[in-house]
Amino acid sequence: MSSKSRVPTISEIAERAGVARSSVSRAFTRPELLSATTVLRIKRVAEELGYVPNSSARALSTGKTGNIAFLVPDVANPYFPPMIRSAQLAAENLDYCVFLADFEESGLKEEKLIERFAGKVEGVILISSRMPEDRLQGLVEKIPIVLVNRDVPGIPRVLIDAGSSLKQAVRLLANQGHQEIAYLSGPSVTWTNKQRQAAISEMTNELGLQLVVIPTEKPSLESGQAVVDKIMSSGVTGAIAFNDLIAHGIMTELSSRALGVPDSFSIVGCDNSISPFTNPPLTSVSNETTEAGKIACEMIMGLLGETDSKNDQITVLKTLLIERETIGPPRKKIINSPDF
Amino acid sequence: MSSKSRVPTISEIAERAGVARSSVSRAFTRPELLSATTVLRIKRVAEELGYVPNSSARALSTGKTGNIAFLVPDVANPYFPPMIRSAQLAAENLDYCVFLADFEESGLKEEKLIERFAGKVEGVILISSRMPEDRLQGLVEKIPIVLVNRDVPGIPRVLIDAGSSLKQAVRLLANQGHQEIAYLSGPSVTWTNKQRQAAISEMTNELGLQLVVIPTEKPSLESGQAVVDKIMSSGVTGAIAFNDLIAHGIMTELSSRALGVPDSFSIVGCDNSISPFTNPPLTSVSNETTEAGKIACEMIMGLLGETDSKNDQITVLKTLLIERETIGPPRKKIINSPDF
DNA sequence: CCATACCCTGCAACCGGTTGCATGTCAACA
DNA sequence: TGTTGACATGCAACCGGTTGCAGGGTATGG
Repeated sequence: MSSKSRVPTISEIAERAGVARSSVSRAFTRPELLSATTVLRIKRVAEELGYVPNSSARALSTGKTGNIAFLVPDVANPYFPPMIRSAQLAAENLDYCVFLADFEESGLKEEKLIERFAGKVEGVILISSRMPEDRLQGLVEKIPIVLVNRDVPGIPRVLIDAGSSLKQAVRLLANQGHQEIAYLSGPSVTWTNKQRQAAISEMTNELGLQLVVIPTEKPSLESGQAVVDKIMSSGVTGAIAFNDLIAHGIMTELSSRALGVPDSFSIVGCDNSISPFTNPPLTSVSNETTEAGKIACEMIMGLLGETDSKNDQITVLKTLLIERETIGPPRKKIINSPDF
Repeated sequence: MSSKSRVPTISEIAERAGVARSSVSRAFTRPELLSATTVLRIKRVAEELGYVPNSSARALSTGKTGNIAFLVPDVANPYFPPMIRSAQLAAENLDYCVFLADFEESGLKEEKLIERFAGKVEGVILISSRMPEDRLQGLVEKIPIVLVNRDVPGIPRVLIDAGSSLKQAVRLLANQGHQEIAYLSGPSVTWTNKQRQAAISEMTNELGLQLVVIPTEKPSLESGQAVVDKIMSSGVTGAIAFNDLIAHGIMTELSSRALGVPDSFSIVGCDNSISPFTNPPLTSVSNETTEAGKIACEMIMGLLGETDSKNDQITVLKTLLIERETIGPPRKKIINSPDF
């Protein structure tokens, strides 16, 4: 004896209302085809019996599931939740439901997930995709796709361009007198990292600063703490980190070595995820992830209306450098760099 | 001309392989019913044609969608993402897909969302549900439900019990000499808040401390900043906040008034969400949200196997007080309280 | 008063799988 | 050699909607 009360089907509604099944269907999907009184009668009966259309059946005959999928590299990374939230809200307003999946920074897993979702969704939003470009190109033939923070020609995408803000950060450091700075890089395969590094590099060149690129294991707090030794031995007096997590890891480690920020070292984060919480508050790049999620969702919805998703829409979102309290003038070098 | 290549159906596979449609179906769902060679032949053809079973059709005839829904009050609240992540991973291992939705702290919206998901999922996990108890009781008749941080008899649930850790925090404050402390309460309707407040209240009574309960607007940074005046005028020398966000808001505001923590004021957070990032590091209560998500997911899966979901499973997760650097001895009162 | 058109509704096929039952084949056993 | 049963496969109904087409009814115009 199942405790789940069975839901009625159109057949039962039809019988009770004395109409054909098709009329019941139309009462819900195309009421303008029926007389007002019939619609009313059907709806009343449906209400009475607690009718809810079966979405699998509807999906089967129409081919529309009313779902989309949202794939992120790491749900727990504070960069993503606001984006997830806004996309989900936007989808919901259009009566779409959204699947969420975490591909754990792995392109392979990402691909597997897409496959699994294939029949269940009408479109997929990929955040910071790790998949090789050719696979993406192949995929887009099969299902509508929108990319966020990944730049593949021919696939609609929204990019958050932290470049100008990071250049501004470099300038700020230069103005304070820094001559040698470091970039703590993020996941090397990502568009985001490449783009950030390129912008910083361009500006240090322009201003004649020395740039040291120091890779990190992961864009996490721990990885930030782990690279402090390398930073110190590199002789730089300031650094820009791929994200806030790394930046804060560095601050923490520095602090445990009795080195204050910005007195002993200047540091800039990115993403403005935890920077409002740190002490001192971290200078960081604020990006409109919320907006990005919303736009990505709107893009995919646009795609669903068209017959051909292969278009080349591209939206670039600007960022803002939020100056807080982690930039100051350079301290004399903390240890002697080899060449002095 | 749609660019989406049509996927083949069992009929096409059947024809190409020279078997009946049912055999194709069985080759994928119950291969032990067919001869090994037939299975092989069918699978080969399927592979060749790029066959993928249509999940709507399958769901329609079996009644199983292979989906569950995960509803949270606020995706962007750092408390939830780890839980979302672990639940999603657990579901995925069992070949389930998970819908995520944000009910924006509203019981009404929560109910609407459940309705929308009704036909699309086999079960629902509700985090910190705001729905009235009787509605939940009604709902559980229709669809398997698991609650997290909500205690409704008859509905399977996992509870994170911060009580003992908070009591320990009160004791710590008492040991340091605090006589009057505040509790900055969270959303009043939630089980979590009631439970936390009750535990603190019990312990202050036991130790003979004075407890002032100060409500906050929302469990956010801003709300924490906003209540500092009230805290100061209440005359307490320390406080426990509903969550880390509130606690950190207070620290920030205190800091902007040149009042240091813990020198001028002692404070304890809860949830261990951003407490590792703050400076000084916030003493907080760590709870196994990751574990909770996983368990909730396992519970719902258990339910799906049974005919009757109305059982009374309950899992209580312990917490841990993480002592960091925001508790110290009381300072003499910062302003005179009225009764001195 | 008849022809035409429009509006409303029903019929039946279809979407793509799943599954109970029937049938056919072949080997084992008496 | 006839009987029995296990095994492999096919047939056809079914899941619950959607939709093209046809037909009946009524209003409109000539």
